[in-house]
Amino acid sequence: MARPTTAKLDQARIRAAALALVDAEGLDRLSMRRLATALDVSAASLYFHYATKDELLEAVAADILANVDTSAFSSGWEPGVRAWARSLRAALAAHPRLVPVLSHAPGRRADALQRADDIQGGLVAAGWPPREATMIGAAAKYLVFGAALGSFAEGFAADPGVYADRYPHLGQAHRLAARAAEVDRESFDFALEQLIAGLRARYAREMS
Amino acid sequence: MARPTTAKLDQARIRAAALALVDAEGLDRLSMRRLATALDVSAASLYFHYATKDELLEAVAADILANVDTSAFSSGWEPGVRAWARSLRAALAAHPRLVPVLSHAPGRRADALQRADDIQGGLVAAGWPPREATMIGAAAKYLVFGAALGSFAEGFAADPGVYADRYPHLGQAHRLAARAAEVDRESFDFALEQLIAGLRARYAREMS
DNA sequence: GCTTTAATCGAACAGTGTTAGATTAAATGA
DNA sequence: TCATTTAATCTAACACTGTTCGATTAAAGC
Repeated sequence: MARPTTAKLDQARIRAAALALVDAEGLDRLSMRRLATALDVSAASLYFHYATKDELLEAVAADILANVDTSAFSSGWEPGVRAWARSLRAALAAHPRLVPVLSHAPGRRADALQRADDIQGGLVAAGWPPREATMIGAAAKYLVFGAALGSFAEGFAADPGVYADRYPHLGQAHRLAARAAEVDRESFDFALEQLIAGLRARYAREMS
Repeated sequence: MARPTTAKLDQARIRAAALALVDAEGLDRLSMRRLATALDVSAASLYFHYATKDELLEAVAADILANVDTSAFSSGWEPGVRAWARSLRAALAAHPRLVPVLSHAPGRRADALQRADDIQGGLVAAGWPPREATMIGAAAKYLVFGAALGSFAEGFAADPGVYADRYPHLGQAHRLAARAAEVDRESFDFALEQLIAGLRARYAREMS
Protein backbone atom coordinates (compact mmCIF):
# COMPACT_ATOMS: atom_id res chain seq x y z
CA MET A 1 0.00 0.00 0.00
CA ALA A 2 2.51 2.58 1.17
CA ARG A 3 1.37 6.17 1.41
CA PRO A 4 -2.22 6.57 0.22
CA THR A 5 -3.30 9.48 -1.92
CA THR A 6 -5.58 10.77 0.83
CA ALA A 7 -4.73 9.98 4.43
CA LYS A 8 -6.72 7.09 5.87
CA LEU A 9 -6.17 8.09 9.48
CA ASP A 10 -6.14 11.13 11.70
CA GLN A 11 -6.08 11.45 15.46
CA ALA A 12 -9.77 12.28 15.83
CA ARG A 13 -10.85 9.26 13.79
CA ILE A 14 -8.58 6.99 15.82
CA ARG A 15 -9.91 8.31 19.13
CA ALA A 16 -13.50 7.93 18.00
CA ALA A 17 -12.94 4.35 16.88
CA ALA A 18 -11.12 3.48 20.10
CA LEU A 19 -13.93 4.90 22.22
CA ALA A 20 -16.56 3.10 20.18
CA LEU A 21 -14.69 -0.17 20.58
CA VAL A 22 -14.35 0.28 24.34
CA ASP A 23 -17.99 1.27 24.74
CA ALA A 24 -19.17 -1.68 22.72
CA GLU A 25 -16.86 -4.46 23.87
CA GLY A 26 -14.97 -3.29 26.93
CA LEU A 27 -11.54 -2.02 27.77
CA ASP A 28 -9.86 -5.40 27.69
CA ARG A 29 -11.02 -6.00 24.13
CA LEU A 30 -9.30 -2.88 22.88
CA SER A 31 -6.05 -3.90 21.27
CA MET A 32 -4.07 -1.98 18.73
CA ARG A 33 -4.61 -4.75 16.19
CA ARG A 34 -8.35 -4.86 16.73
CA LEU A 35 -8.54 -1.08 16.58
CA ALA A 36 -6.52 -1.13 13.37
CA THR A 37 -8.85 -3.72 11.87
CA ALA A 38 -11.87 -1.57 12.72
CA LEU A 39 -10.19 1.30 10.92
CA ASP A 40 -9.19 -0.93 7.98
CA VAL A 41 -5.55 -0.26 8.56
CA SER A 42 -2.51 -2.06 9.91
CA ALA A 43 -1.59 -1.86 13.58
CA ALA A 44 1.73 -0.21 12.90
CA SER A 45 0.03 2.71 11.19
CA LEU A 46 -1.57 3.79 14.45
CA TYR A 47 1.87 4.49 15.86
CA PHE A 48 2.40 7.22 13.35
CA HIS A 49 -0.40 9.17 15.05
CA TYR A 50 -0.02 8.12 18.69
CA ALA A 51 3.26 7.06 20.20
CA THR A 52 1.76 4.49 22.57
CA LYS A 53 -1.55 2.95 23.47
CA ASP A 54 -1.46 4.81 26.79
CA GLU A 55 -1.08 8.11 25.03
CA LEU A 56 -4.07 7.31 22.85
CA LEU A 57 -6.18 6.39 25.86
CA GLU A 58 -5.14 9.57 27.64
CA ALA A 59 -6.33 11.54 24.64
CA VAL A 60 -9.66 9.72 24.62
CA ALA A 61 -9.99 10.46 28.33
CA ALA A 62 -9.30 14.12 27.72
CA ASP A 63 -12.06 14.21 25.11
CA ILE A 64 -14.55 12.88 27.59
CA LEU A 65 -13.56 15.17 30.43
CA ALA A 66 -13.49 18.21 28.17
CA ASN A 67 -17.16 18.92 28.70
CA VAL A 68 -17.13 18.89 32.47
CA ASP A 69 -18.61 22.14 33.62
CA THR A 70 -17.56 24.30 36.56
CA SER A 71 -19.41 27.44 35.60
CA ALA A 72 -22.05 27.11 38.32
CA PHE A 73 -19.60 28.26 40.95
CA SER A 74 -20.57 31.75 39.88
CA SER A 75 -23.91 31.12 41.61
CA GLY A 76 -22.29 30.14 44.90
CA TRP A 77 -20.33 27.26 46.31
CA GLU A 78 -23.33 24.99 46.79
CA PRO A 79 -24.74 25.09 43.26
CA GLY A 80 -21.17 25.03 42.06
CA VAL A 81 -20.26 21.80 43.82
CA ARG A 82 -23.56 20.19 42.91
CA ALA A 83 -23.46 21.04 39.23
CA TRP A 84 -19.77 20.20 38.82
CA ALA A 85 -20.10 16.84 40.57
CA ARG A 86 -23.14 15.92 38.52
CA SER A 87 -21.50 17.03 35.32
CA LEU A 88 -18.43 14.94 36.07
CA ARG A 89 -20.56 11.98 37.00
CA ALA A 90 -22.55 12.26 33.78
CA ALA A 91 -19.32 12.26 31.80
CA LEU A 92 -18.15 9.07 33.49
CA ALA A 93 -21.51 7.33 33.39
CA ALA A 94 -21.70 7.90 29.64
CA HIS A 95 -18.68 5.62 29.22
CA PRO A 96 -18.60 3.30 32.19
CA ARG A 97 -16.10 0.90 30.68
CA LEU A 98 -13.58 3.67 30.36
CA VAL A 99 -13.76 4.68 34.02
CA PRO A 100 -10.56 2.86 34.99
CA VAL A 101 -8.73 4.98 32.46
CA LEU A 102 -10.47 8.17 33.51
CA SER A 103 -9.69 7.60 37.16
CA HIS A 104 -5.99 7.16 36.61
CA ALA A 105 -4.27 10.44 37.47
CA PRO A 106 -6.28 12.86 35.39
CA GLY A 107 -4.59 15.84 36.97
CA ARG A 108 -1.68 17.04 34.97
CA ARG A 109 -3.40 18.29 31.85
CA ALA A 110 -3.97 21.97 31.38
CA ASP A 111 -7.74 21.87 31.25
CA ALA A 112 -7.91 19.65 34.32
CA LEU A 113 -5.81 22.12 36.22
CA GLN A 114 -8.00 24.94 34.97
CA ARG A 115 -11.04 23.17 36.40
CA ALA A 116 -9.29 22.48 39.69
CA ASP A 117 -8.48 26.16 39.86
CA ASP A 118 -12.10 27.10 39.14
CA ILE A 119 -13.29 24.84 41.93
CA GLN A 120 -10.74 25.96 44.46
CA GLY A 121 -11.41 29.57 43.51
CA GLY A 122 -15.16 29.22 43.75
CA LEU A 123 -15.00 27.67 47.19
CA VAL A 124 -12.48 30.13 48.56
CA ALA A 125 -14.44 33.05 47.18
CA ALA A 126 -17.46 31.79 49.09
CA GLY A 127 -15.51 31.92 52.30
CA TRP A 128 -14.17 28.41 52.72
CA PRO A 129 -10.61 28.24 54.04
CA PRO A 130 -8.24 26.99 51.30
CA ARG A 131 -7.46 23.83 53.16
CA GLU A 132 -11.11 22.91 53.49
CA ALA A 133 -11.80 23.96 49.93
CA THR A 134 -9.25 21.39 48.77
CA MET A 135 -10.88 18.74 50.90
CA ILE A 136 -14.32 19.56 49.55
CA GLY A 137 -13.06 19.24 46.00
CA ALA A 138 -11.46 15.94 46.86
CA ALA A 139 -14.57 14.69 48.67
CA ALA A 140 -16.84 15.32 45.73
CA LYS A 141 -14.37 13.67 43.40
CA TYR A 142 -14.21 10.62 45.62
CA LEU A 143 -17.98 10.28 45.48
CA VAL A 144 -18.10 10.64 41.73
CA PHE A 145 -15.35 8.16 40.98
CA GLY A 146 -16.43 5.74 43.64
CA ALA A 147 -19.95 5.74 42.25
CA ALA A 148 -18.77 5.35 38.68
CA LEU A 149 -16.26 2.69 39.46
CA GLY A 150 -17.66 0.28 41.92
CA SER A 151 -21.08 0.01 40.47
CA PHE A 152 -22.27 -0.97 43.91
CA ALA A 153 -25.43 -2.62 42.75
CA GLU A 154 -23.99 -4.89 40.11
CA GLY A 155 -22.09 -6.80 42.75
CA PHE A 156 -25.25 -8.61 43.72
CA ALA A 157 -26.56 -11.71 42.05
CA ALA A 158 -29.93 -11.65 40.37
CA ASP A 159 -31.01 -14.90 41.98
CA PRO A 160 -33.25 -14.29 45.02
CA GLY A 161 -32.55 -17.73 46.46
CA VAL A 162 -29.01 -16.71 47.23
CA TYR A 163 -30.11 -14.35 49.95
CA ALA A 164 -33.26 -15.76 51.48
CA ASP A 165 -31.81 -17.98 54.18
CA ARG A 166 -28.46 -16.70 55.10
CA TYR A 167 -28.84 -12.95 54.73
CA PRO A 168 -32.12 -11.84 56.26
CA HIS A 169 -31.57 -8.14 55.62
CA LEU A 170 -30.79 -8.58 51.96
CA GLY A 171 -34.19 -9.90 51.04
CA GLN A 172 -34.56 -7.46 48.18
CA ALA A 173 -30.98 -7.54 47.05
CA HIS A 174 -31.68 -9.58 43.94
CA ARG A 175 -33.57 -6.62 42.58
CA LEU A 176 -30.43 -4.55 42.70
CA ALA A 177 -28.80 -6.36 39.81
CA ALA A 178 -31.59 -5.56 37.39
CA ARG A 179 -31.71 -1.92 38.39
CA ALA A 180 -27.99 -1.45 38.90
CA ALA A 181 -27.61 1.72 36.89
CA GLU A 182 -30.66 3.31 38.47
CA VAL A 183 -29.69 2.35 42.01
CA ASP A 184 -26.18 3.68 41.52
CA ARG A 185 -27.53 6.92 40.17
CA GLU A 186 -29.95 7.42 43.04
CA SER A 187 -27.35 6.48 45.60
CA PHE A 188 -24.93 8.95 44.12
CA ASP A 189 -27.46 11.76 44.21
CA PHE A 190 -28.39 10.84 47.74
CA ALA A 191 -24.76 10.79 48.82
CA LEU A 192 -23.99 14.10 47.16
CA GLU A 193 -26.96 15.78 48.82
CA GLN A 194 -26.02 14.41 52.23
CA LEU A 195 -22.46 15.59 51.77
CA ILE A 196 -23.65 19.04 50.75
CA ALA A 197 -26.06 19.11 53.70
CA GLY A 198 -23.18 18.36 56.03
CA LEU A 199 -21.10 21.10 54.45
CA ARG A 200 -23.96 23.57 54.60
CA ALA A 201 -24.33 23.02 58.33
CA ARG A 202 -20.61 23.49 58.81
CA TYR A 203 -20.68 26.62 56.69
CA ALA A 204 -23.54 28.11 58.70
CA ARG A 205 -21.73 27.30 61.91
CA GLU A 206 -18.27 28.61 61.08
CA MET A 207 -18.17 30.64 57.90
CA SER A 208 -20.82 33.25 58.39
CA MET B 1 11.92 -32.11 37.94
CA ALA B 2 8.46 -33.68 37.90
CA ARG B 3 6.71 -34.17 41.20
CA PRO B 4 8.92 -33.09 44.11
CA THR B 5 9.15 -35.07 47.31
CA THR B 6 7.58 -32.23 49.29
CA ALA B 7 5.26 -29.84 47.49
CA LYS B 8 6.90 -26.57 46.51
CA LEU B 9 3.64 -24.64 46.23
CA ASP B 10 0.36 -24.16 48.01
CA GLN B 11 -2.36 -21.58 47.54
CA ALA B 12 -1.40 -19.49 50.54
CA ARG B 13 2.23 -19.23 49.45
CA ILE B 14 1.18 -18.24 45.94
CA ARG B 15 -1.19 -15.56 47.20
CA ALA B 16 1.43 -14.15 49.54
CA ALA B 17 4.03 -13.97 46.78
CA ALA B 18 1.57 -12.38 44.37
CA LEU B 19 0.61 -9.73 46.90
CA ALA B 20 4.24 -9.03 47.73
CA LEU B 21 5.03 -8.62 44.05
CA VAL B 22 2.11 -6.26 43.49
CA ASP B 23 2.93 -4.22 46.58
CA ALA B 24 6.56 -3.92 45.61
CA GLU B 25 6.39 -3.43 41.85
CA GLY B 26 2.80 -2.73 40.88
CA LEU B 27 -0.08 -4.56 39.33
CA ASP B 28 1.20 -4.38 35.78
CA ARG B 29 4.46 -6.04 36.79
CA LEU B 30 2.65 -9.10 38.08
CA SER B 31 2.83 -11.79 35.44
CA MET B 32 2.49 -15.47 35.93
CA ARG B 33 6.04 -16.00 34.75
CA ARG B 34 7.47 -13.40 37.10
CA LEU B 35 5.44 -14.76 39.97
CA ALA B 36 6.66 -18.25 39.15
CA THR B 37 10.25 -17.04 39.11
CA ALA B 38 9.80 -15.46 42.52
CA LEU B 39 8.55 -18.79 43.79
CA ASP B 40 11.35 -20.68 42.04
CA VAL B 41 8.90 -22.63 39.96
CA SER B 42 7.67 -22.77 36.39
CA ALA B 43 4.69 -20.70 35.30
CA ALA B 44 2.61 -23.72 34.36
CA SER B 45 2.82 -25.06 37.90
CA LEU B 46 0.76 -22.15 39.18
CA TYR B 47 -2.16 -23.37 37.12
CA PHE B 48 -2.34 -26.52 39.15
CA HIS B 49 -3.33 -24.37 42.15
CA TYR B 50 -5.32 -21.57 40.50
CA ALA B 51 -7.21 -21.99 37.27
CA THR B 52 -6.57 -18.47 36.01
CA LYS B 53 -4.74 -15.31 36.94
CA ASP B 54 -8.07 -13.65 37.65
CA GLU B 55 -9.02 -16.35 40.09
CA LEU B 56 -5.74 -15.89 41.89
CA LEU B 57 -6.23 -12.14 42.11
CA GLU B 58 -9.76 -12.61 43.40
CA ALA B 59 -8.39 -14.83 46.14
CA VAL B 60 -5.79 -12.24 47.08
CA ALA B 61 -8.53 -9.63 47.18
CA ALA B 62 -10.61 -11.82 49.46
CA ASP B 63 -7.66 -12.13 51.84
CA ILE B 64 -7.37 -8.39 52.12
CA LEU B 65 -11.07 -7.75 52.60
CA ALA B 66 -11.41 -10.55 55.14
CA ASN B 67 -10.48 -8.28 58.03
CA VAL B 68 -13.00 -5.54 57.32
CA ASP B 69 -14.99 -5.02 60.45
CA THR B 70 -18.71 -4.32 60.77
CA SER B 71 -19.07 -5.05 64.45
CA ALA B 72 -19.49 -1.42 65.49
CA PHE B 73 -23.06 -1.39 64.20
CA SER B 74 -23.95 -2.88 67.57
CA SER B 75 -23.21 0.56 69.03
CA GLY B 76 -25.57 2.35 66.64
CA TRP B 77 -25.70 3.29 63.00
CA GLU B 78 -23.34 6.22 63.28
CA PRO B 79 -20.39 4.47 64.95
CA GLY B 80 -21.18 1.52 62.71
CA VAL B 81 -20.86 3.43 59.47
CA ARG B 82 -17.81 5.31 60.66
CA ALA B 83 -15.90 2.27 61.88
CA TRP B 84 -16.82 0.13 58.90
CA ALA B 85 -15.85 2.79 56.37
CA ARG B 86 -12.54 3.44 58.13
CA SER B 87 -11.84 -0.24 58.39
CA LEU B 88 -12.48 -0.74 54.69
CA ARG B 89 -10.39 2.26 53.83
CA ALA B 90 -7.50 0.98 55.94
CA ALA B 91 -7.65 -2.34 54.13
CA LEU B 92 -7.42 -0.63 50.74
CA ALA B 93 -4.79 1.90 51.76
CA ALA B 94 -2.56 -0.91 52.97
CA HIS B 95 -2.29 -2.16 49.38
CA PRO B 96 -2.92 0.81 47.12
CA ARG B 97 -1.62 -0.87 43.99
CA LEU B 98 -4.22 -3.58 44.34
CA VAL B 99 -7.17 -1.20 44.55
CA PRO B 100 -8.21 -1.69 40.91
CA VAL B 101 -8.62 -5.37 41.66
CA LEU B 102 -10.40 -4.76 44.94
CA SER B 103 -12.85 -2.37 43.36
CA HIS B 104 -13.90 -4.76 40.66
CA ALA B 105 -17.22 -6.34 41.70
CA PRO B 106 -16.35 -7.60 45.17
CA GLY B 107 -19.93 -8.57 45.91
CA ARG B 108 -20.60 -12.17 45.20
CA ARG B 109 -18.47 -13.85 47.81
CA ALA B 110 -20.05 -15.21 50.96
CA ASP B 111 -18.19 -13.02 53.41
CA ALA B 112 -18.86 -9.91 51.36
CA LEU B 113 -22.56 -10.70 51.42
CA GLN B 114 -22.38 -11.30 55.14
CA ARG B 115 -20.89 -7.86 55.63
CA ALA B 116 -23.50 -6.27 53.38
CA ASP B 117 -26.15 -7.96 55.45
CA ASP B 118 -24.57 -6.67 58.67
CA ILE B 119 -24.56 -3.14 57.35
CA GLN B 120 -28.07 -3.23 55.99
CA GLY B 121 -29.26 -4.84 59.22
CA GLY B 122 -27.50 -2.32 61.41
CA LEU B 123 -28.97 0.63 59.57
CA VAL B 124 -32.48 -0.77 59.42
CA ALA B 125 -32.37 -1.69 63.09
CA ALA B 126 -31.53 1.92 63.86
CA GLY B 127 -34.66 3.05 62.06
CA TRP B 128 -33.47 3.86 58.55
CA PRO B 129 -35.87 2.77 55.83
CA PRO B 130 -34.40 -0.15 53.83
CA ARG B 131 -34.12 1.89 50.70
CA GLU B 132 -32.14 4.62 52.41
CA ALA B 133 -30.07 2.07 54.27
CA THR B 134 -28.95 0.67 50.92
CA MET B 135 -28.05 4.13 49.70
CA ILE B 136 -26.08 4.88 52.84
CA GLY B 137 -24.09 1.71 52.41
CA ALA B 138 -23.46 2.59 48.80
CA ALA B 139 -22.51 6.17 49.66
CA ALA B 140 -19.88 5.15 52.17
CA LYS B 141 -18.48 2.63 49.75
CA TYR B 142 -18.24 5.26 47.04
CA LEU B 143 -16.24 7.49 49.35
CA VAL B 144 -13.88 4.73 50.36
CA PHE B 145 -13.17 3.48 46.87
CA GLY B 146 -13.04 6.93 45.37
CA ALA B 147 -10.51 7.99 47.96
CA ALA B 148 -8.43 4.87 47.54
CA LEU B 149 -8.51 4.91 43.79
CA GLY B 150 -8.12 8.41 42.55
CA SER B 151 -5.45 9.48 44.92
CA PHE B 152 -6.62 13.01 44.40
CA ALA B 153 -3.43 14.63 45.55
CA GLU B 154 -0.98 12.70 43.42
CA GLY B 155 -2.49 14.18 40.28
CA PHE B 156 -0.63 17.39 40.92
CA ALA B 157 2.91 18.07 39.88
CA ALA B 158 5.53 18.80 42.49
CA ASP B 159 6.85 21.79 40.59
CA PRO B 160 5.47 25.09 41.97
CA GLY B 161 6.22 26.96 38.75
CA VAL B 162 3.48 25.06 36.99
CA TYR B 163 0.77 26.82 38.93
CA ALA B 164 2.03 30.28 39.75
CA ASP B 165 0.91 32.20 36.70
CA ARG B 166 -2.00 30.43 35.20
CA TYR B 167 -3.80 29.04 38.22
CA PRO B 168 -4.01 31.66 40.96
CA HIS B 169 -6.00 29.51 43.36
CA LEU B 170 -3.65 26.58 43.17
CA GLY B 171 -0.71 28.42 44.67
CA GLN B 172 -0.06 25.67 47.19
CA ALA B 173 -0.90 22.78 44.94
CA HIS B 174 2.72 21.72 44.49
CA ARG B 175 2.73 20.75 48.14
CA LEU B 176 0.02 18.21 47.49
CA ALA B 177 2.28 15.83 45.64
CA ALA B 178 4.69 15.45 48.52
CA ARG B 179 1.93 14.93 51.06
CA ALA B 180 -0.37 12.93 48.80
CA ALA B 181 -1.08 10.10 51.20
CA GLU B 182 -1.70 12.45 54.11
CA VAL B 183 -3.95 14.77 52.11
CA ASP B 184 -5.98 11.87 50.81
CA ARG B 185 -6.39 10.51 54.29
CA GLU B 186 -7.48 13.83 55.75
CA SER B 187 -9.83 14.49 52.87
CA PHE B 188 -11.38 11.08 53.28
CA ASP B 189 -11.96 11.62 57.00
CA PHE B 190 -13.36 15.06 56.31
CA ALA B 191 -15.70 13.71 53.64
CA LEU B 192 -16.88 10.86 55.81
CA GLU B 193 -17.64 13.20 58.71
CA GLN B 194 -19.54 15.60 56.48
CA LEU B 195 -21.54 12.74 55.04
CA ILE B 196 -22.36 11.44 58.50
CA ALA B 197 -23.26 14.96 59.64
CA GLY B 198 -25.70 15.23 56.75
CA LEU B 199 -27.18 11.87 57.61
CA ARG B 200 -27.43 12.75 61.30
CA ALA B 201 -29.44 15.85 60.48
CA ARG B 202 -31.74 13.85 58.24
CA TYR B 203 -32.12 11.21 60.92
CA ALA B 204 -33.04 13.79 63.55
CA ARG B 205 -35.54 15.34 61.16
CA GLU B 206 -37.31 12.23 59.94
CA MET B 207 -36.44 9.14 61.92
CA SER B 208 -37.11 10.13 65.48
C1' DG C 1 13.03 17.14 -11.43
C1' DC C 2 15.23 16.16 -6.94
C1' DT C 3 14.93 15.89 -2.37
C1' DT C 4 12.64 15.72 1.67
C1' DT C 5 8.78 14.66 4.37
C1' DA C 6 4.28 12.11 5.30
C1' DA C 7 1.79 8.02 5.74
C1' DT C 8 1.19 3.57 5.12
C1' DC C 9 2.72 -1.52 5.11
C1' DG C 10 4.60 -6.42 6.41
C1' DA C 11 7.58 -8.76 9.38
C1' DA C 12 9.56 -9.32 13.49
C1' DC C 13 10.69 -9.11 18.83
C1' DA C 14 9.92 -9.85 23.50
C1' DG C 15 6.44 -10.59 26.60
C1' DT C 16 1.58 -12.21 28.00
C1' DG C 17 -2.10 -15.87 29.77
C1' DT C 18 -2.94 -20.44 29.11
C1' DT C 19 -2.91 -25.44 27.58
C1' DA C 20 -1.09 -30.16 26.34
C1' DG C 21 1.63 -33.90 27.30
C1' DA C 22 5.43 -35.95 29.52
C1' DT C 23 7.44 -37.12 33.89
C1' DT C 24 7.90 -38.73 38.44
C1' DA C 25 6.67 -38.93 43.34
C1' DA C 26 3.22 -40.08 46.74
C1' DA C 27 -0.96 -42.36 48.07
C1' DT C 28 -4.15 -46.05 47.60
C1' DG C 29 -5.75 -50.68 47.38
C1' DA C 30 -5.25 -55.84 46.36
C1' DT D 1 4.70 -55.90 47.91
C1' DC D 2 3.39 -54.45 43.75
C1' DA D 3 0.15 -52.24 40.42
C1' DT D 4 -2.61 -48.42 39.79
C1' DT D 5 -4.22 -44.15 40.46
C1' DT D 6 -3.66 -39.45 41.79
C1' DA D 7 -0.73 -35.21 42.77
C1' DA D 8 2.54 -31.96 41.46
C1' DT D 9 5.82 -30.47 38.76
C1' DC D 10 8.18 -29.70 34.12
C1' DT D 11 9.16 -28.22 28.97
C1' DA D 12 7.23 -26.75 24.82
C1' DA D 13 4.00 -24.62 22.43
C1' DC D 14 -0.22 -21.52 20.91
C1' DA D 15 -2.43 -17.34 20.08
C1' DC D 16 -2.22 -12.91 21.43
C1' DT D 17 -0.26 -8.36 23.13
C1' DG D 18 2.35 -3.57 22.56
C1' DT D 19 5.87 -1.88 19.91
C1' DT D 20 9.80 -1.21 16.50
C1' DC D 21 12.28 -1.60 12.05
C1' DG D 22 12.88 -1.00 7.32
C1' DA D 23 10.82 -0.82 2.98
C1' DT D 24 7.61 1.54 0.05
C1' DT D 25 5.30 5.16 -2.22
C1' DA D 26 2.74 9.48 -2.44
C1' DA D 27 2.76 14.44 -1.59
C1' DA D 28 5.17 18.90 -0.82
C1' DG D 29 8.93 22.09 -1.21
C1' DC D 30 12.76 24.05 -3.65
